[in-house]
Amino acid sequence: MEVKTDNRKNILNCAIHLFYQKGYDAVGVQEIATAASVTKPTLYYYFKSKLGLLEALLKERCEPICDRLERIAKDYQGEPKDTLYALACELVDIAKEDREFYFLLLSLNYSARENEAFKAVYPYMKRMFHITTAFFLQAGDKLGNMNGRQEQFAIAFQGIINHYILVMDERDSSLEMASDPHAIWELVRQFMYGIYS
Amino acid sequence: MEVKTDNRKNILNCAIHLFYQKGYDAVGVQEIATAASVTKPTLYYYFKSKLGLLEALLKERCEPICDRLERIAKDYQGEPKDTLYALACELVDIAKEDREFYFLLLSLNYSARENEAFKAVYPYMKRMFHITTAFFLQAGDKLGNMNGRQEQFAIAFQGIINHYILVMDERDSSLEMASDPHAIWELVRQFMYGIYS
DNA sequence: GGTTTAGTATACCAATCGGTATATTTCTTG
DNA sequence: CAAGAAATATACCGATTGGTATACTAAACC
Repeated sequence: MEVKTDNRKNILNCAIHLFYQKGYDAVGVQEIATAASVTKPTLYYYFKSKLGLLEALLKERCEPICDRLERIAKDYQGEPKDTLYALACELVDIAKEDREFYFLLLSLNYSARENEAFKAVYPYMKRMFHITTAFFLQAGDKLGNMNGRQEQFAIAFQGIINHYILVMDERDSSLEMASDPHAIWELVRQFMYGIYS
Repeated sequence: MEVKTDNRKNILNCAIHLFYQKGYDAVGVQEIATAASVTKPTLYYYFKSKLGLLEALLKERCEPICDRLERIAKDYQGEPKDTLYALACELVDIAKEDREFYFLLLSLNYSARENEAFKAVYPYMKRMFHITTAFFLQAGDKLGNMNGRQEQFAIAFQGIINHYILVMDERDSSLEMASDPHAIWELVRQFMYGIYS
């Protein structure tokens, strides 16, 4: 019943919002603490550093995301295109449900290599990439000889989806438009059958 | 013959390197000045602020890039796939020639919306997007009825290429592998004809 | 009741942040 | 050579940076 109990969670939420809004490096620790109605030492009590805060954030939020994707990719049994479509939908759903965090992820993924923040996300992005690559590998029986193009497919697929989410968000930040099943299906269809399909 | 004469250029180069390496917000003005063997007021003499420095940087480097792409997109007359391939090659070439700047661009494009740095790149990224969209629009005669999917194509195409460059750079930062004509052609082929082609 | 432990706050640290007022040097031009 | 303009440096600004030493409070445990 004590409201104070969820200080930790509160700090994490405020951090996500601010990191999303202004970028990891542009946000001060004091700013996060103030937003969470907490003093700085309290923040440092839960997370031993600013980077530790980011790492905790990523750990708590990325793992469920990876798990969701992994489950879909591994449940694959029917047509590859169905799984691919399911994956695309799930990604858009994730972005929609947890919009600010998803965009934080995207921004960190493309941020400077030597930045500590990048190093913190890297393992998770690698895992997500691996899930997609593994799917293509596994779907080899249905897709025929891919001549080792599994990774190329994974790159293209993720590139399309992420860029799609980024661009759609510019037009409608609720991502309602982005989650239109038909639009997502068009992306998957093009991916699989090209633009003439 | 005075070496000091190109202080301005020197500052710009050092800024690109540092911004690429650590990210715009993570780099201090003093750091840039020191790297360029210059004092801070000198930097502020040429660029009236840190943001002004970034804007000058973008203006000088983005416009030639946009021009190169525009020329290719507008020279289109033969097969759309050839132009698309030429565009993809040009993008990879640009990334290869000016690697650090290109990655800076990518990172800024995906960075937080409310960050001043993002607002500075946005017009240029928009222009690049427009070039691609315009090409698909123009190629309508050869590609048939695209049902207003021009923008979807532009999104997918840019997403694929950018993600491709990002991932390939992880394996070989000279981008030698990335600029392999066959690999690029595979991307374009998949884009146009799907994965079964 | 007394003691520990988790959680929170006050007050502080040196270092750096972006930015500038002002003086000085260097170059160009009349 | 003198004068003005362009370029660079010294020295400083208040504010904020990430981080901490220390003390306090509240609840839990023996």
